[in-house]
Amino acid sequence: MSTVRVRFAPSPTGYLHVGGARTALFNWLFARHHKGVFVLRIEDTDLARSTEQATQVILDALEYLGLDWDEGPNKDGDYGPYYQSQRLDIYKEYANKLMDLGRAYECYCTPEELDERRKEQIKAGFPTRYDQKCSELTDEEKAAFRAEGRVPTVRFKAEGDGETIVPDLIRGNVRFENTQVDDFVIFKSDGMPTYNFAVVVDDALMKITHVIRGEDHLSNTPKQIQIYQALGFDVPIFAHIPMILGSDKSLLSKRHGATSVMQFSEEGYMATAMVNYLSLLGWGYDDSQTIFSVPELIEKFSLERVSKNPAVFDLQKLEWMNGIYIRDLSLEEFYDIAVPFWQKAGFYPEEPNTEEKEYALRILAEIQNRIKFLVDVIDFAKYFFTDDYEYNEQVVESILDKPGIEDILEYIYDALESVPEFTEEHIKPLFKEGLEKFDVKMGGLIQPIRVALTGSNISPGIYDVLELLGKERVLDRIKRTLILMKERG
RNA sequence: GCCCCCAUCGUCUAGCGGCCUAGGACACCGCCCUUUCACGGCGAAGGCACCGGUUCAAAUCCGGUUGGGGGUACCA
Repeated sequence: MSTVRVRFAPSPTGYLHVGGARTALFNWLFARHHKGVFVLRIEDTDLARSTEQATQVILDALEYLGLDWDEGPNKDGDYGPYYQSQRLDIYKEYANKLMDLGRAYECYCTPEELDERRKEQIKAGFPTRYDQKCSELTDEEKAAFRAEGRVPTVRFKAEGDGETIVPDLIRGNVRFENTQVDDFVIFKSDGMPTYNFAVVVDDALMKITHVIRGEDHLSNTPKQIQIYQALGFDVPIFAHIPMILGSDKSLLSKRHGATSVMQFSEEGYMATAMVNYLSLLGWGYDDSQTIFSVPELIEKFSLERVSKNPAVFDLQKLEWMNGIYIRDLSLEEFYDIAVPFWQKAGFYPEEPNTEEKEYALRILAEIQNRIKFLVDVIDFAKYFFTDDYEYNEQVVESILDKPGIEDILEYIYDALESVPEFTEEHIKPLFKEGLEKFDVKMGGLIQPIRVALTGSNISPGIYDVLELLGKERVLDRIKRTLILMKERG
């Protein structure tokens, strides 16, 4: 069998959203699994909405996910160019060919006229289709329309009767009555081809063997198949993958919160988690496995196991998975990820020395299974690096603003000041004494210290915090907290 | 309006006629661990949309109903 060639063909009208990313992923996995070729093609024929900037954003997102393409932007291949806007001559050539074959004709109807006739069809209960008003125009009639200032579109002359069958790897043979397929526009009056035409010419010329795309394209596929056939192209194998929905089961959109892949990146999701989660949206391997490495996905992915029904995007599961991947990081890997966040936040040196790195690694070991998102490395580590951290007001109120807390802190201060070695081994006995002295439970003693040292009621184990911070900073912070409490009254 | 697709716990899914008193994961609830927050461990609850067929036997096959999604553009 010949080499598998698949493509991802986004239109650069915004960011790369979750649905597009999943489509790209499935194509990429399929290509890598079959040692085939993954083509990236930019469908920028919508002049009004496409931007160069959006193209770059999409490339960035694919890069973040690790989905590299073999042919496409910045990666020349034998079937370029890979921007549709640079392939106009090609589309014109094939449109002309269709006209020569009698399978396409100029249409001078205006959008307004078409709209009106369409409404009448709906009212009468007929399928909405072009009435072929312009299909037999004489040269004189065309000239007359042009004299009126009308600019024609080009329409494909669709099959009159019979049916068109879409062979789909996921859904089987899907049949469409040809009466449902009308003479649709293949060239707009602005000189650009329409999607349904350009996609066929490109997929055919780029020798795409498998078209893997969202189910929203299924209904348009008979149109495309008719063009393949009219032009004598081989029809590729189709695989329409299920849609991704929001929690209310409507199509996933901005209404449902973050849907941009890069936004997830900024919020601290790991690309590996993202890829793993996305792979499970409409695909599953067996009844027990949910965590897959990328090589594993490549090995195990198959279109046969893609499900037919739409999948709801479950943020909670993604979050859980992100945690799995964060905890799976080696300390060195975790360090490499955390440092840029810390540097950006301004409390970690640009060129840390060995000692500083050792210290950082100890902190990371403590926070690794506590954070949910990568950005959390900032808040969870900040007080280990700087005295300039916030006291959480609510926490201060509920823990420090209570009678007797000052006495406890003063006792702890004295106790810690006298401790010979600042380690859990030596500190613990002193705390035990405090328990009896103040008749409190461990929490009653430790929580006030925690707040004094971190500004928060959430932190690693208190002995770890004490050892990490060291005697001097611990005493300073307790003293500082006592002053703060006096000010508050 | 017309056409197409889909239908197993709240969510993602396993199941491709008997192994199913339907399995796993997330979420939820309870318990354990515990100085907080997490991590971790254990356990509970929760589903084959409905109605007809076919069959000795149906979550699995067929038809219908209902529900959801998509398409129907000079968007892609």
